[in-house]
Amino acid sequence: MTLAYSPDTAAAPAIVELMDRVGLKMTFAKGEEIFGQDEDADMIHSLVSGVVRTTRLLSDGRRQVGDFYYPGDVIGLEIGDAYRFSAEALTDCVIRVVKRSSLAALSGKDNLDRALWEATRRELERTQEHLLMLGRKSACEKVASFLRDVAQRDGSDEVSLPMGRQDMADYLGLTIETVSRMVTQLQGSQIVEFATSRLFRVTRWPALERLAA
Amino acid sequence: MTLAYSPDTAAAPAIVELMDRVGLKMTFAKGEEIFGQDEDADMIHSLVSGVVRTTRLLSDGRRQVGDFYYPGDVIGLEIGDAYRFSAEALTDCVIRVVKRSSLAALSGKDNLDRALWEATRRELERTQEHLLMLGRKSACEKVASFLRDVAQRDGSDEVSLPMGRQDMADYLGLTIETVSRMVTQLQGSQIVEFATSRLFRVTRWPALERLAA
DNA sequence: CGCTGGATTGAGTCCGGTCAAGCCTTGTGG
DNA sequence: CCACAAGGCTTGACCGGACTCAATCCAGCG
Repeated sequence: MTLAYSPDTAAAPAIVELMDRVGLKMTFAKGEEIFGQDEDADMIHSLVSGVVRTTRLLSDGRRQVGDFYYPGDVIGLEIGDAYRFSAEALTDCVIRVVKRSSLAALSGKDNLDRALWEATRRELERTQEHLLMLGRKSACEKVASFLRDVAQRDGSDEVSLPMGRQDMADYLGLTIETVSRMVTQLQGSQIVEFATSRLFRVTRWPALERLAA
Repeated sequence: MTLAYSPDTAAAPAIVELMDRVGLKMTFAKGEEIFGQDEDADMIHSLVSGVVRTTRLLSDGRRQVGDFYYPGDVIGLEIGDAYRFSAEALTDCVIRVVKRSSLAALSGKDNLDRALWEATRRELERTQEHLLMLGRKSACEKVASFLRDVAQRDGSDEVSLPMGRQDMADYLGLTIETVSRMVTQLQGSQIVEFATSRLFRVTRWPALERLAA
């Protein structure tokens, strides 16, 4: 899969650049775990290619998807001593990894500290947007916003959904059945058109924007 | 109102200390707006005393409360060019304020950059916790978690709720009526006991913890 | 081909929202 | 000190949107 570089969601270039230079290159196969919830958090990851999902589990099995990450995004900023989410590769991925301690050693250079702050701030903004959606939007609005966001990130005309319905549901705080029904409904209203369950195009942008509220 | 200092939620001391030194001291009366949504964001605020609420409005009037801030917390870190939330004083407040540009001038000194990063990271963690709750918890679990969190922050035996039911509802993604019903229900189960609608004590901590999940 | 796992669809239920009274606290003015 | 008004909170009856459970469909793949 080839994705457009998305400047408004990507982390500050300084970090990505640095990690390209000093980071260890790693690859993960589709479905593989990149790090696990509650593991010691000593790495920061920069996504070169592929799509990654972060998830958090409650004790009784309920699951919340934190976010989906695309090439250019930095993963692992939100972390204290232990990872609070686990991260899995939704597709085959290439990732640059550096130790936190190595970053600390570079502190002060290249405005790195400021860049890390900026990137974390942006992550925070994304999370706040997510929060607003979970708290105050209807099922239909949630699915509409989601499809809009994915379509915007993808950039291409034929938008591919790297995640399944269960992942969408756990991201939106819905069940898989409700997501499916809303998708069907949006298709019925001629707003989107699904070629397969993982591939669609937006047929009426203004209507989609309006529904996303 | 006197509140215990809460070290696990307070921002890195370095910032608070700095702001005590160079920040302009301001006071706000109960109900006053500290800054407004979409205003230019050029200030960072450190809360000395009182309680502050941040809110975000959707176009159709739906409201989401971002968070409640207590003494020792730093407000305004999440911000890009414009404030994405508005902040209001829930009680009379004393706040230290510094310009972002002044902070920038001090960049590099006192590990300030690192401290700002740390504080933002902590804010992100709080937001992620909030997210998990909105997405995957039932009304009863939401109210239970909320009362637990407030009680923990307050520290005292007689816990005071500086916010009204509407604020709780908008924080939890519920209606005022549902919040009220859940409170009544928790009281009926002998888990909490309300002296007035704004003052309660926890009678059975383990049960409250269990419900908060 | 048939198997397998994800996605869709349908029927029925329930949790939380809506609408509408009523209650209690607080504050104000006679 | 009481009467009254006003706003916030609670309670009740009802409704509807999202969940649950279950059947079916469909695409990918051996």
